[in-house]
Amino acid sequence: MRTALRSERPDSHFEDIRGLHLFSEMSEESFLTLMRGSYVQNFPPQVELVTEGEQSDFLHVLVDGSVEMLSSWNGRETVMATVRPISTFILAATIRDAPYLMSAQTLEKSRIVLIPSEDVRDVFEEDVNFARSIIAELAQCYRSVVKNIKDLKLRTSLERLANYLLREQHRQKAGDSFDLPIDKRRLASRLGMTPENLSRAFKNLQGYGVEVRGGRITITDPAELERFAKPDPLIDDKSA
Amino acid sequence: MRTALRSERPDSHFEDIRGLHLFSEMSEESFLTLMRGSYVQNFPPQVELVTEGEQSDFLHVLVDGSVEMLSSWNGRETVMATVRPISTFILAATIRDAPYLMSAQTLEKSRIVLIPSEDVRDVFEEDVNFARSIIAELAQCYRSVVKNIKDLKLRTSLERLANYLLREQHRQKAGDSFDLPIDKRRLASRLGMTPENLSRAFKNLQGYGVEVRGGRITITDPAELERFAKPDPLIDDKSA
DNA sequence: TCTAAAAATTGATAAATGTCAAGAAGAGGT
DNA sequence: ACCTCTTCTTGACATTTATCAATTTTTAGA
Repeated sequence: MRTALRSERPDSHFEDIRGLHLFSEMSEESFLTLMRGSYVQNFPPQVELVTEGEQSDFLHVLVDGSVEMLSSWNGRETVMATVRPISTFILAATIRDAPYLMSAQTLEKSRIVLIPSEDVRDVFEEDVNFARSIIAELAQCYRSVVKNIKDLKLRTSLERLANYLLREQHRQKAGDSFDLPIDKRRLASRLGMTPENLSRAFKNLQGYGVEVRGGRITITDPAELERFAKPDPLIDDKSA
Repeated sequence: MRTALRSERPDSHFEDIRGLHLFSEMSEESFLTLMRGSYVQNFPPQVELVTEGEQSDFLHVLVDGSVEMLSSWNGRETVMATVRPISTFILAATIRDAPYLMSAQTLEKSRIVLIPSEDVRDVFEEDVNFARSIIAELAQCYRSVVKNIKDLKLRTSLERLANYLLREQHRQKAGDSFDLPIDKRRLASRLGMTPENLSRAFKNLQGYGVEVRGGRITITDPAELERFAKPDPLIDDKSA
């Protein structure tokens, strides 16, 4: 059996990665230092890239595909986030040189750039602009998880779903209709509920102008849905 | 009526603040720049220091007293965290120059050092060591809220309370007995439950070796409590 | 010490959410 | 198209959590 993992020198992805906020402000020299030490791997779906509790050796950059972040405790498991290209994950563990708080698993065939954690730490000592970008990125990540907590603690599961749909519509720049980007089982876990309850929640949202047909969502009455969901930039704006 | 707020030049607190990880590694010059621009204020209890949604003008350092971080949505409110001396709060908003995601309110009479957000941003551009400390601090904060999410999503309220008690015992370096550091109403909100439920949860924990007498907790059977709570460093270790 | 206010507890009940089991719908492979 | 496997849905039921109202306890002033 041939190994499923193929390693190659990064090159064509340089520009994509350079385009990320995290890497766009640093000097060309620092960037090349990082890239020289890094390597690209292609992974099939359903591969565990990172295991909760293990030591952080690489900063991961998802160039193509999709990756799910999971956490578990006492036999229970929950979806913490879904990562889409192009973005990094497990930056905080890399920086603190601490164990991962989440596992990462490919959902689809994915291409990932691995940058040795030590290189990241070395480079930001040298390059103030990179340090500044890391600061901005971490502050953003922090704010994003705080919003997640507010979503969980202040809203019912039905309200979380309603707001998720509005966010997703906005993120996809969709009109009335769009497809759920992940299956409902994972979405349920992401939103902190069971698949059965998600099913029922979708049904309940029919009363607020939402139509569901498989993974296809149609928001027939946006005003009504917003009235119910009461989206709030301090919870739902993923940028600010 | 005399104003309740007294402003003064900071001095005696310099050393305390300098002792924080965030400020201990920077150059003396940078530190003095920050301190020169800052000022100290004393606040009575129950004062709102920071309002959710407003722009971030100052990095706050709590020198004495205690402060509660709150968030609200749609008429509901939840306790996000309690801040104790000596530590900073709202670092991420300061850095992103973004609106606060939480309000902050004094619980007791508190002494707080206010450092203009702009000074913080200016100084970390100049002082790599300070930038590095900010990175470490933000990464730590990020990991801490991720743990909070895991606690919320993976555990029942009874399990959250049990683990909270173990953490608190450890934090206070207490023996079998210790006092709850906040009242039960706030603790309930902090743990994502109602006061009524917290009351019942305490009762339930009697079955696992916990005795409650007012705000005084006695863990009569630590082994039994741990067996039930199943504390996990990836959720409960506030340092790693 | 007494009193008034706030906090905590309790019981009854309701609502939200989870579990289990069964069936329906959908996706992928041949 | 057919089969198989997985996901999704549905109903019945259990558990967890919240709400409401009443009472007790505690706290803080006067």
